[in-house]
Amino acid sequence: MVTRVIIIEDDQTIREGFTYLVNLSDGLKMVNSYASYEEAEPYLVSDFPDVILLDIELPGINGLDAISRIKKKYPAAHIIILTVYENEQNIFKALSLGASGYLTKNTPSSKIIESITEVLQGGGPLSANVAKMVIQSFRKNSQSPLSKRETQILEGIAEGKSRTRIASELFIDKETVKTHIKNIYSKLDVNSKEEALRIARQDKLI
Amino acid sequence: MVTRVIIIEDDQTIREGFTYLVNLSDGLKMVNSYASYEEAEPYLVSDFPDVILLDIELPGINGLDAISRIKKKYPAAHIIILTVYENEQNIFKALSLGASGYLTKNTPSSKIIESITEVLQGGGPLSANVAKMVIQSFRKNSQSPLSKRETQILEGIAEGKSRTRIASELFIDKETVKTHIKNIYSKLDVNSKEEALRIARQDKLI
DNA sequence: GCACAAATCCCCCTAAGCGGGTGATTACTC
DNA sequence: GAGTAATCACCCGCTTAGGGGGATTTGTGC
Repeated sequence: MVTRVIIIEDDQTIREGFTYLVNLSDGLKMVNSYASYEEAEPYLVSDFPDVILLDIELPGINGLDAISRIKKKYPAAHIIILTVYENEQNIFKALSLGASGYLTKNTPSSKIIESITEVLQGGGPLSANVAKMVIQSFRKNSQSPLSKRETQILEGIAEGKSRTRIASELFIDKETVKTHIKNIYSKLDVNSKEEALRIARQDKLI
Repeated sequence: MVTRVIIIEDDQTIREGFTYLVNLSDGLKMVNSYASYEEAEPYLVSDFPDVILLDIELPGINGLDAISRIKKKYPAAHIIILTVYENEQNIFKALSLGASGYLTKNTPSSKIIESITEVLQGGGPLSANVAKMVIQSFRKNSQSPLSKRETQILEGIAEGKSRTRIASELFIDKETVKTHIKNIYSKLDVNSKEEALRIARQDKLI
């Protein structure tokens, strides 16, 4: 039996990337891909998908609304949310609307396939397990000693960006970035990028 | 049918890494692992391997000698060479002795599994195909405008090492490294690490 | 209102890394 | 003897990363 997957995602590169990945896996087949929910809706039934990869930030009908509509029109499909922003509200909403899981768009490829097969086997819609995992994975934001801005900057550092680059991407001055970094180092009691990243990863701050 | 794999490799980390990888794949099973050929020899027949992953730089009996012995004692096995140094002589010798393929130890994991299954299906010992691929992949060293030392240093840069680190690893002065880099840039007609790496990869110089 | 945290920015400094330039010596090959 | 490879020594400017010292604005809570 082949697991039929479709993707609804406006970014062509991400769409193609996921298609490539899914088709690489034995037992998984990307039967179709769409840039919007409107485009996908007429084919939902004929595509006969087991799993739908659904972008939350969609043009037109957004991902959250799309979940409700899919659940109504084609309740058999497991929905996995794709998102760039790890926004708690949206992900919890999505899960409560019937999504089975979520993936960040930069999730390592191995995890992506793993998640698809996991969703198929175990969890029905909004399994307690998934909800728990989500809470777990968001533990970081809750009890972190770092402020939002500081976390954001530390994530930039984790991606190997320079202070200058982080500054321009956040539309703030280099000096501000520097101050934040100094504060981060002070809070984590370290004095280098490497140590800060080590502690942050260990304590799941990022 | 399960493909039986064994590995002969003195580095424990690499051994465990490959074992993990191989066992992850459906249809592949790592039946045993050994730190030297001497250790492996008594079990060659009982292990009944389809594929042997063999380190070239082995303590005691080295990989090249091991190939001959394996071919004599247990000719059915396909031998895949593991090596850190992409040394033409050794790899050609290995292939002429009856190895079916080779892998660099930092080959991406997807390629490793791919190579094992490829070797099983297609090429007998020293297939013309493999030889051609090897020659292809070594095209770099032959018609490269860069000297050996320059290539070596460029590879260091490709691994993200600083000039100082490259210098200490090659037991030469930082200034020497700098001069080499300047010469590399001049030969490749570029003015930065990034450009140099781009050109070098494009022209398969590294 | 006052304290505090968060976020923004401004200086000072040192050290290291990178790139460009201009030399040099040794040694080996054609 | 010309050329190349490999080694090293200075000059310069620029960027990045830290450490240190300030400052302001905005909001939230007591």
